[in-house]
Amino acid sequence: MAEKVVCVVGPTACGKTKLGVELAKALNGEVVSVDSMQIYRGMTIGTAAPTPEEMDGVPHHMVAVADPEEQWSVARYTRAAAACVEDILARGRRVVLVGGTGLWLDALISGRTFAPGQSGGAIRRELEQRFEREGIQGLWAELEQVDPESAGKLHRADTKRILRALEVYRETGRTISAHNAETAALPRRYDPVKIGLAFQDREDMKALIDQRVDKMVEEGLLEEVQALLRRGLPRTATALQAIGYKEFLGVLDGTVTQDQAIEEVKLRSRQYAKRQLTWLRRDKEIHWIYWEKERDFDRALRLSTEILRAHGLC
RNA sequence: GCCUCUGUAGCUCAGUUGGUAGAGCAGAGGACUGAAAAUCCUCGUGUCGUUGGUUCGAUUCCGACCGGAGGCA
Repeated sequence: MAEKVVCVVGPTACGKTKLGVELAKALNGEVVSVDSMQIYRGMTIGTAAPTPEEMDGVPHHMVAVADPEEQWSVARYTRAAAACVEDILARGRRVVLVGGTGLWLDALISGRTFAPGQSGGAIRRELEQRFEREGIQGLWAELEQVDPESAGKLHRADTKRILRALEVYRETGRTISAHNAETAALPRRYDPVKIGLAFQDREDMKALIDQRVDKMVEEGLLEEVQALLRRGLPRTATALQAIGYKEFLGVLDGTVTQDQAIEEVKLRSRQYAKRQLTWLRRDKEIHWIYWEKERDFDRALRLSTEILRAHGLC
């Protein structure tokens, strides 16, 4: 029987961190972060990673556990995070999964495996080089030959996934679609109770995102980016794909003004939140709590407690 | 005051040799299985500034008026 875990999901700036901490306290649990950028050290401000005050005594895992030079992926995260979850459960405490990276959360809960290969790997690099030389035509044709199922699902412009599908075939001799079908059929690793936070009105979410970006700048986002570069972090690092960081690189280069960068960060954050919502909306297991205008955490905690009680927790 | 340019989608602009219009960005929706804060797909009716005139028909031509920019006094 899979163990129950609590999940707090939602788009950026919707209060996941705070509700997560409160639920962990109520359940005598610990938080495991599910965030693809908060795993890197030295990126607290721009990723809005929980501060010690925000953690409020609740142990947090998978936050600031990697050097920004490292390149993490779902597979790597899942392995490390599952170990944390197992450890917490073994100690008889509850697990609260908190975060906005949908794929990572799903992978962790389901326990699915990933076919070998990775970005930056030899085969992938070779495929990338071929793509740059010849374009997608030949690669697409090859995929259609080798894995018609994947080819049928992918759009020709989605080069990233086309290359990955080919990579898996070369690496393993099996198709990625076969691998995925197989791993998707596996029983789930955990039994999740999912709570989603979102704003009733998109405009309110936008306002809060804007406000939060301004606050990040006040708290020293620019200095944080500067510090990452000073330690010699290459600009191609995965960590620098984070919203806020990649835009502020331009400020340091002098190609954009700080005000322009700030507007860009707000825009990208909004678009990111929208993508998160798209991912989450198809998940019918989520119990949504909608903010009316302000974020009323007392009410959210009350509603969450009811949900957890209905599922036999607390 | 006079002259020139300009006023088209939320924004920046194309365009129609007269038959009521289209791109980029924004926005909305969707996908997503080892870069996921990434990557990719789909969606464009708007008094064509206002008002007269010419015309079968005007956003397109002509006039006036109202905004905006520049020039001359």
